[in-house]
Amino acid sequence: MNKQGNISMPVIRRLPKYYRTLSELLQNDITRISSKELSIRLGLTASQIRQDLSCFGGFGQQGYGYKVSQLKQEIGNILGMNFKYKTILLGAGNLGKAVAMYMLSKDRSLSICGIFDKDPNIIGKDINNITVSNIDELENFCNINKPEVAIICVPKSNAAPTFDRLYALGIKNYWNFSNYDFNVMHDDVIVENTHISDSFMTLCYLISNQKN
Amino acid sequence: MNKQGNISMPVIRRLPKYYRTLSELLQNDITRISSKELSIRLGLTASQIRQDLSCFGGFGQQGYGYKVSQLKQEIGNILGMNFKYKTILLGAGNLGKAVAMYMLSKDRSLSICGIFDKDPNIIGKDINNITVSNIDELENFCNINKPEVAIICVPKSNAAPTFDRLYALGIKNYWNFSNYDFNVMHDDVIVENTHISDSFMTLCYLISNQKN
DNA sequence: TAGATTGTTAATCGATTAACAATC
DNA sequence: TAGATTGTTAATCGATTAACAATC
Repeated sequence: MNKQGNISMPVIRRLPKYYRTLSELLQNDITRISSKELSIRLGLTASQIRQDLSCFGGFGQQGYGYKVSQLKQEIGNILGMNFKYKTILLGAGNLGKAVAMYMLSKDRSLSICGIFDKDPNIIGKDINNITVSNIDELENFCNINKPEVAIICVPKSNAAPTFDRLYALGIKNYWNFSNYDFNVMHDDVIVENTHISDSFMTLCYLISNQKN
Repeated sequence: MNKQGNISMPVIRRLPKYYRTLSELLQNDITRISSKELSIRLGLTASQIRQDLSCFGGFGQQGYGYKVSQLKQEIGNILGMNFKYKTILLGAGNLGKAVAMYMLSKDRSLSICGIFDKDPNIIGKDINNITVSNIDELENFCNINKPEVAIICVPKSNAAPTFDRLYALGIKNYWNFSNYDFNVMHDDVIVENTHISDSFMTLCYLISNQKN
């Protein structure tokens, strides 16, 4: 049972933290938790947690709280962690390798079927049993394998043409690490930006403006 | 002239994107921009942009717009991009290397003075002229060099003890890539979290819940 | 039953949008 | 001067918090 549809962006952005926290609780064999206890671990208010959880249909029990494993599974379902999406990765530098290792390390929803780079020193190398292909083979590969998601780890200077090629190939879902903003120009596209430089600037702000 | 103080978190989170966009405009020799034009590039409303910019004192000119270079510089100042903070990096795997290369590639506010790892295969290697030290030397190094910021690129399993050591050494500013939540337990600390797994989960949500 | 804690409704708070006088 | 565009105030919208009846 899922009310959905009315899930707001702030709630969505909190879901991963719920999921991570519930996983940790489970690892510590905590089977039951109240909104009050969860609020302490998440740094939110108990009220907000009940509000959040109720928007996809309330799996708590009055006087008892929430079953950790059930809640984790429900949130996992909502997040779509159980689907499998064929994914390619562009740019196999340090960041690309880090992301590839992360995605390949467990049974993730984005399963990487191809890795591409243009650097001859990197092409042909193996990353967790996947051989890095020449970017020239991108069109051919995509026409055959029809990937649904692309992870962009190329340098910013190379991001725009990379996006354009992928978009022309019909790919509409992107995880973008390149510090280049693609989503502004297309509204039929899903782009999750992980702009490391934005985090960096925010940190600078927080440090230099802290009240001390 | 700076009103400051009344800058809300949503505004702060938007500042890096302003900064990036203004940099790009400058590179394209665009010297002048109106809130209307900026709004298109940023995916915000013109009204919001004027509202945002006015909260640190309005550097626009009626009938003209904003001077790109001036605005960029002002936002850079607000972000604290001109300070220099002594920084150490913990964990020199792929992600750590990527972050180190990023920080060392230009003249950034976080200047890395030490990199630490516990893997004997990594210790002693050079990353952009900085030799990776044994994590055992952390206490000694910090007592001498007094770094102000730590970047956490260790695996999640090792994050908690790493944070504890750094906190004991008096470090209060963190850039955390480890998927472990540290800030919940201390309120005298600044932690900017870049949880790659959270981005990943959000992307999964967006893909599996898109209306198509 | 009594105590605890949910789900939900109402109240508050804050952020975004709209509108417009000021002015370059 | 006329046109453009700001900075700011007021109106709207949405998100968070508080409160409490329902109920396990």
